[in-house]
Order: sequence, then C-alpha cells, then structure tokens
Amino acid sequence: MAIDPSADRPVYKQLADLIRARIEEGDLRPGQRLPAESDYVAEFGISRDSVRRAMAVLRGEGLIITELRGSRVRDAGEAVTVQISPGTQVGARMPTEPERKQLGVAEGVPILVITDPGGETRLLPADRTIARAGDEA
Amino acid sequence: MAIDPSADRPVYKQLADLIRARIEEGDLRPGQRLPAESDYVAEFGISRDSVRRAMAVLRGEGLIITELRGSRVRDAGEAVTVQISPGTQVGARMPTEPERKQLGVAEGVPILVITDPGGETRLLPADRTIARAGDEA
DNA sequence: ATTAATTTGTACGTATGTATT
DNA sequence: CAATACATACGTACAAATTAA
Repeated sequence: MAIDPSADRPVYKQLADLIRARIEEGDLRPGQRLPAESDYVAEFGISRDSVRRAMAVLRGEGLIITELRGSRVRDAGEAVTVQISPGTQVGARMPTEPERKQLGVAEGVPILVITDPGGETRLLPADRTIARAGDEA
Repeated sequence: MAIDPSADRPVYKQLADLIRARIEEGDLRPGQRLPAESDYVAEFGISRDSVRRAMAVLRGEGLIITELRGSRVRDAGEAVTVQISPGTQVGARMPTEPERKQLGVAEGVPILVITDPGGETRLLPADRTIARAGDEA
C-alpha cells in the first residue's frame, strides 16, 4: 500500500490511516518505536511536514507518544478502577494545557470529571482510570 | 500583553495562552467568531504557521471549533444524562478519526466508553453526555 | 448568477534550536 | 565531538469552500 498525492484524501491523513492500521493489526506493538519521520519521508516521498501532521493526528487519538528521541506506540497501561456511588456523575473532556501538565497526562488523553452528589469534582487521567458504578468495596 | 519570540515558551503556546485567557475571561464568548488567522499574523507579527499551531492546541482542548469560514468559541451544549446501573464501567478516550466521523463528534472532544456488566459497550460523545450512577428511572 | 475577496486546508522548502545517542 | 531526531518558526504557493460584491 502506498500514498497517492493525487487522491482526494490528504497525504497526511493517508499516512495516519496507514500507521493506524499497522498499530491496530499489531504490526506495530505497544511500546514499540516507530520509524523516524525521515524514514517516512524517504519511504513515501512526501514532505516532513506531512509526516508530522500525521503524527499529530495519531497523538491526538492517543495512539502514539512522541518524545525527543522518537515516537512509540502508547501502552494503555493498567487502569485504576474508581468506585462511584449513586448520584455521582461522570463526564470527560480534554484538559487544558496547564491542567495536562499539572496532572501529568500525556497528549491526546482526556480526563474523567467525577462529580460527587455534594458537588465536589475530581479530575482523573482517562488512560489510567475506569469509573465503576456500585458502592461495595 | 504581547508575544515575546525570544521567550522560553514557544510563540504558538504563548498565543494559545493568550486566546485561552480571552475565552476564560469572557472576552470571547461561546459561539463568537475568532479573528482570522491573518489577523493574528498582523497583530503579533508572527507566522501563520504559529497561529495555526495555536489554534490546533485550542481545538485539541475542545475550546474552539474551526470551520472553513473561521473559528469560533465552542458552545458546550446541553448534555444528556445517561443512567448507569451497578457494575457498569465508564472510561473515556479520544476517538480515532473514523469513529469521530461516524459519531459526529467535533475535534478535541473525547468519547465516553460505557461498558455494561454483560460486556457490551456504548460510545457516546463526552460533550453531550454525562453518566450518572443509580438505577432509578 | 458570476465574480471577487476572504479564510482555512494542504504541502512544499529552509533554517535553527535542543536533547539524545 | 558528531550524528540523529524531534520542536519550532519562518517563507511560499495553490486548492477548496464560503461569503461578499
């Protein structure tokens, strides 16, 4: 499979589709290092700009983590289960950048907003937290 | 307040901070149109590239919506409350691009993943859904 | 209704900085 | 020290869609 610059779908989305498929098929496993941006530039004859846009898409989906030494497939990690009692509400949204930094959440990871009946809210990283209805310990 | 290209913090993040502050202070209200990219280019003497990166940050935080005719402050909209019975789990993550399209979710909006005790899962847009523990209809 | 202007989307290039190897 | 790799930031150009004239 290759990338068609003349296709309707933008080059960077085509590349994102391609890499996403490789991840979902297990061709690229959690924790595994992705090829360097320059590798994709060479492999498909596209600009680094397009490669970086594709990476940004995948980061936004929480599928990869990009660090200075390269990108790797994100490992979901073990989630902690939080018991929530009746009346408690659970929502989710993306953190703002200051919140993200404060909570130590990776890019592309939402936060769970858990509001007790009393009105107090907790913000928890959604990649490490599952809310479970039920009182029993 | 202005933008300092020689500061440690990247120009695009400085601009994102600035616009975010204007939104949070109510200077830019929900539904209101943001200035065009070219306006920010002119106002701060920075590249369009930097402006677009700033917009991408704010989109990723779910603060703004960008369409072809411009960006506007996102209106949270009314959320639907979903009752979840004991044993039901609630998580959240970002949708992949195909999922986002299928569910009709805006960029920067996570999805709630609600798993019944039976194992069946529902995907719901987090900007329009609140999960609430409790059985009563 | 056609045209022109506006605005964002995509995509290329180049350059420099910074951290890691 | 040098090579690698990503981050930022400038530039240009054209396409596509919407809005205004």
